[in-house]
Amino acid sequence: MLSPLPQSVTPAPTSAPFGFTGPCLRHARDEEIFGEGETADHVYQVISGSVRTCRTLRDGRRQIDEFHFAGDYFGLEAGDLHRVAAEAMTETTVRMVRRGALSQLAAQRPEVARVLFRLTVEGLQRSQDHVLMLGRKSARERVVGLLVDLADRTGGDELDIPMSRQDMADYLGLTIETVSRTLTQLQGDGVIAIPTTRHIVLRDGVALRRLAS
Amino acid sequence: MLSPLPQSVTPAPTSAPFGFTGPCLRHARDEEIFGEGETADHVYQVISGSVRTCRTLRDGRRQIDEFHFAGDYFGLEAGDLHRVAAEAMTETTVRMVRRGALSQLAAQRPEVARVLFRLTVEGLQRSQDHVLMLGRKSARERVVGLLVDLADRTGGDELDIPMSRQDMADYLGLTIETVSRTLTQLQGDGVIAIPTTRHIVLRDGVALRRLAS
DNA sequence: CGTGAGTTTGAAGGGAATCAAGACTAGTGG
DNA sequence: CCACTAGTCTTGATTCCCTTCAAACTCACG
Repeated sequence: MLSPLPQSVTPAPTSAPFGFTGPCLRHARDEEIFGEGETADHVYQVISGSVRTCRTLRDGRRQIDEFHFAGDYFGLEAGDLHRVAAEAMTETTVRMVRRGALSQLAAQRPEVARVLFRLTVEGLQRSQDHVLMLGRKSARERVVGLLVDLADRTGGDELDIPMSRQDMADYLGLTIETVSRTLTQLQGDGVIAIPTTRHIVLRDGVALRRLAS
Repeated sequence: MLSPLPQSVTPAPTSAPFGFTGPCLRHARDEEIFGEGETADHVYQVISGSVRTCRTLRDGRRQIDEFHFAGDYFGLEAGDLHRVAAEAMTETTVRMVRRGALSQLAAQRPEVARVLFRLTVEGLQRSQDHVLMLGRKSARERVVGLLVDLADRTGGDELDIPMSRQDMADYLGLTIETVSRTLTQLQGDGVIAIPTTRHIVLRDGVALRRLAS
């Protein structure tokens, strides 16, 4: 995975939902935003594009924790270090918020603290959904689950998939071959269409939601 | 899974770390503390004993999210409903804290809000560890991972396992047979000893921590 | 001492991984 | 514009780890 330097910096802080402020950085596809084990002195929010946060074992096995899209925030840690790495999946703009500034803001404005807390609890619940999926669901259920989740988050049945098959596999705890085969099967069953690799159409949302278990 | 009524209530609120107060309830083994889908108007803290939080699919597949021991809190939700069920694994005492009271306390005392926030972020990180384990680790790595985690949390290499093999399996995303076989193998390798079913001794912490990947 | 839930062990089967080509696709340069 | 190429994705054949099915064992408890 290549990790060139960030392309550009917007020096002027821009405002944001919940009053987060900070400079915006542009990242190219597959560029690292921060690495596993780096000091965590910023929290990030996706302005546009898409980000994956992941962890890699010494032998190279990789697990993607979460996909982040516009509005989502990521990079918050309990300790001093980032326990996950973050990489742009597409051309992406993120806002960086200093951790100190954020906790100060949260201390001054209770509604900011509340929003931050709620976002974190929601992240925990998403992670619990992920655990259920990885622990107890079949390959087919996992793939369908991801498609339905993407549809729910983008609000449409026409998905422009920002991630590669490898990303999907590493999120779902499967191999790239199994993801590919499963998608082909789903297309054969008529519940999805795959006009191009990065474009998937959910043709039967009801059936899919049933298949996701 | 039986769910008899709670055994007894301590009416007088008792104090607790972080200033949480509320009545304490005693629960028998396998008793339900709250169910999936019930309204979430309390947050809980384990005083003594051990609790599992889990989710069950319609067809009966079960995934345990987390094991909770003395001091741990659980049951916090972003929405109105409990998305997981909580059950006592052993004779257990829990403190119930009204959700409204807790958020009020957090609003008044910033240090309470901070502690609550940190605990939630830590829970998120534990869930992320769980995701990595379920997505990318072998049966052996998972079982060892659980044993090491239990040792780290209880601070000793002599484990009094509060959960059944089924609980371990449902936490690890495996079957009870695989858990049992794996434990037997680990004993055969000399890295653990199993004097009784509910008592496991870690004989080689270094080797085990290596095996956990 | 019988009884039954929980656990262990064995044998067979299956779902996903691995190994291995082949087919696309996007980007490159002639 | 179109080969050329590298990377990504798909498809096929085989393998293997874990599950499933089945039975024996253990131990707490009446």
